[in-house]
Amino acid sequence: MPRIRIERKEATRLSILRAARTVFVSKGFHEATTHDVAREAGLSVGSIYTYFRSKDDLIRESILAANKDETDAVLRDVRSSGTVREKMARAIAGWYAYTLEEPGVPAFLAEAWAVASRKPLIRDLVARRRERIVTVAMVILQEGVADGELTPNLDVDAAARAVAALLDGVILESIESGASPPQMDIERRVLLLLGPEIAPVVRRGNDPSA
Amino acid sequence: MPRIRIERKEATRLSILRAARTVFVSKGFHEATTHDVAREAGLSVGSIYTYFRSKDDLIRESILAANKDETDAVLRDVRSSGTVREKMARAIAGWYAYTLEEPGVPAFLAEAWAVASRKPLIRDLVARRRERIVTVAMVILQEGVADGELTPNLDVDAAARAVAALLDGVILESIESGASPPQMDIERRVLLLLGPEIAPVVRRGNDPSA
DNA sequence: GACTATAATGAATGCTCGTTCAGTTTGTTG
DNA sequence: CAACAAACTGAACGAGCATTCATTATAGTC
Repeated sequence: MPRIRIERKEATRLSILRAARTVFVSKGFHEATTHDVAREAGLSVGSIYTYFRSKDDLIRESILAANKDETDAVLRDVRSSGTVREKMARAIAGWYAYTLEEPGVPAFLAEAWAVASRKPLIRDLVARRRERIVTVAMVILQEGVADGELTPNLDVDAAARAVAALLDGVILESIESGASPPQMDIERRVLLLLGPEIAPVVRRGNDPSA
Repeated sequence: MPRIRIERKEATRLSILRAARTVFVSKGFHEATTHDVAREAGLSVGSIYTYFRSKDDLIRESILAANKDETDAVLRDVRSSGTVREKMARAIAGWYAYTLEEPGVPAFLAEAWAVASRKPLIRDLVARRRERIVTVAMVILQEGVADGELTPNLDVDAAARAVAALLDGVILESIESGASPPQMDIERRVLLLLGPEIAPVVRRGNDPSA
């Protein structure tokens, strides 16, 4: 049981995963071939099957790895003090750095969502990803309520889910525009949810039929 | 130039598009075969090619048709009076009925987004879809500002894009959870953007390092 | 009721791709 | 260094697929 062997094996496995991600991003899961992945990794096709049971397995593991990277990025700087806005801005900064500045991540996520709608196994993976993001948002908002910064009757769950949905929507927007919106814009939009950028609705004279 | 021929041809074309949508939803663009579409439409494979140049062409046309359906649904009840909240609620109702109550629409959109990240032609289609939704939101918000219902220094563009992103995020959420969130929940979240559900941030004693 | 343009057919074609496995190379150990 | 196992190789296989096209069926016209 040589230790070096094990480390080597793990390294090769990671290099295949890295290669897979590159190829999946540029071609999509389906048009990317196992031969493509092997070439990108500097290996032969056969080797892939030493490390992964099948192409589907490779796809699943590659999504799993991406989720881990994103979660790490989001959580990096959250546990710290400050106002709700400051904490939220920091969380968004970490998320932004991984998701929108790292090239190819939006395309990769879009692929994952497409597959998720048909394959329960993949669906579970991306659902867990969302839950993690929602949890981060909930913690921040909950603290805001506890500190009296936010109104006590805030529906924390709804607000946290709104933040997560908004962020995912921004990912789609970046795909469509071909470029990431500036980080500031995203912060501003999320903060719309948290503050009086939009004034309270004031009923005026017009209360018509409907 | 027999008139009947033309009508018949159009009808067949539409039935192929309908069949394509059904198959694309259940299998995804790639795993769906032209034979599948033909069988679903009650035709032979060859016939598909009387109406569409290629499978890619069929995919493109099918996305185009779906976009039209969605836009029609969103615009149906918007042009009417009431408060900003009422108008927004009506627009969301139309959007919800088409997007989340119609089975398969989220899956179809997810497929489109995945392809959009790699194919400029498809990207243009889905980008136009977003622009239409943003425009509807902007019109509603703009009217709110003009009526004095919303604060004059509201960044209408940012807010409208936030609404659109939020809605798209909800589509992804519905894919992941395997069920649509209730329409009320979505309204509540969008309205978070429009009102004081969350109280203004109040600076309290703690103003630390940062 | 024949005639003709149009539409529909589906077997055949050529290609791509996931997966396998018999054989080769590489690295470790005694 | 010899012996062995782990890791790697890539040609070959077989299944599946988009697309074509020679042929057949059909609907509209005179």
